[in-house]
Amino acid sequence: MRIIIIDDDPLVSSSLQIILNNESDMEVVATGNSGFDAVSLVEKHSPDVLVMDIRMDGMNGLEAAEKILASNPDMKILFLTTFLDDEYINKALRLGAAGYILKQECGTLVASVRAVYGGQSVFGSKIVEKLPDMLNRKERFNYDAFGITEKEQELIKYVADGLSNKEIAEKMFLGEGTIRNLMSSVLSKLDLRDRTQLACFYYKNII
Amino acid sequence: MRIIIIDDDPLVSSSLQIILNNESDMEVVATGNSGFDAVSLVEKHSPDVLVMDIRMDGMNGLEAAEKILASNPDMKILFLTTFLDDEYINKALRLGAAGYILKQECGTLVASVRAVYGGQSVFGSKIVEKLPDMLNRKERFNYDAFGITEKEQELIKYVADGLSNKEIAEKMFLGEGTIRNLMSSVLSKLDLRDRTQLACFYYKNII
DNA sequence: GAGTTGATGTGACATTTGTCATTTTAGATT
DNA sequence: AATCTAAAATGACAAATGTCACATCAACTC
Repeated sequence: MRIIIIDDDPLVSSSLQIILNNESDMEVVATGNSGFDAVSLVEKHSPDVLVMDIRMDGMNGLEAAEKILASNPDMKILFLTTFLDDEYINKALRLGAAGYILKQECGTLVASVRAVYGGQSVFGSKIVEKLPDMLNRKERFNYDAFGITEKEQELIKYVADGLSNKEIAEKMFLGEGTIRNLMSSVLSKLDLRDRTQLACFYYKNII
Repeated sequence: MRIIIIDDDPLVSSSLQIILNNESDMEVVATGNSGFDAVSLVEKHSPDVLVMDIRMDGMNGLEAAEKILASNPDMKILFLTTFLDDEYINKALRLGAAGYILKQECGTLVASVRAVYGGQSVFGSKIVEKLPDMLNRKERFNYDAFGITEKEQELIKYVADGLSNKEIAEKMFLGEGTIRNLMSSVLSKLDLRDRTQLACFYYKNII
């Protein structure tokens, strides 16, 4: 697999080069130290994977990635960065980056490059931890606070799947009447009126 | 590195076992075929990485993961799934899964497991493509593709707010019977059975 | 004007739904 | 064994729901 490395610190790029060249199936075909380098070197070499720093003078990694992906939408770009920055992460995701890992935890660089080459996307765990916050963040719903039993939780999930009482009864190995009673109990605990409101509640507050 | 594999299809779990055991630094210490297995086997073996299917009868992968992470928050769990489902991805991210990759593109399983073991998170590229949409929450549902009229859109929204037909009728200045007919029309266009399924559909596919 | 169309409404109907009082069942406790 | 208790089930009931055939009406076309 043919790789290009871009980092404005020559020390970093040469270290990475050594690490990756040490793998029998990897070959670093070029290194550069700016976004401009990235664009031209990719055009020249058509590598399989581009490992690139984000913060660089002149054209930064994200800008370079945008240019490269415009003409080469399948390029695998693995960002290697020192910083955890929501905006960068968000932008990188939007661009279609293949990965975003922190230099501090790049012990798995080789495995990451290989996974990226295979079409997966790799993100540092610290980065992934931020994703839920960036998505619609909801506290884990506290069933106990409402006195909702386990069976009732199960029922709620089935309702939110659109099942009828009869179907739920089959799934839970209970009588249909029992399900009705359970439903009644859940609705009154959550102060809702009917199953549709329960489904809405589920999507708004639980998932 | 010690690995446990959970998949309800024995064929899959044994294939994966062979693939991973073939690596000198990996050892599959156990396999199972349910969420229950996952919980007990993890407790018994304390593996480094848990590779697990999501959809399983009884306790599914996400439920099992929740249980496992509760007592073992640093466990690396790599979900291997056949499906792309926003709800699953969202939940998996929130749980703190180490990865979520599609079975179809598991050629990089070995590299992925290794990256996960090293603390990175791995996601199938298809999955990552969905993230920006999930971040933006901007994904506009194409009502026209289903021939849904404006009035019907309005109705859908009210249903997803948990309103009854009578209430919707008042809001829309129409008769209750008309609302019923509208509802009937919407349901058949979307191939759904009742208002609760419509509400679920709304939260899954529209918002 | 006659006819067509689409939105709106009505009435009848079978089902499903949620509530409630009551009973049955199964498991523990004594 | 007798008792207690929570879970599960039953039966009756009113209300809401979804389907369907059909009626009304306004707007537009010919």
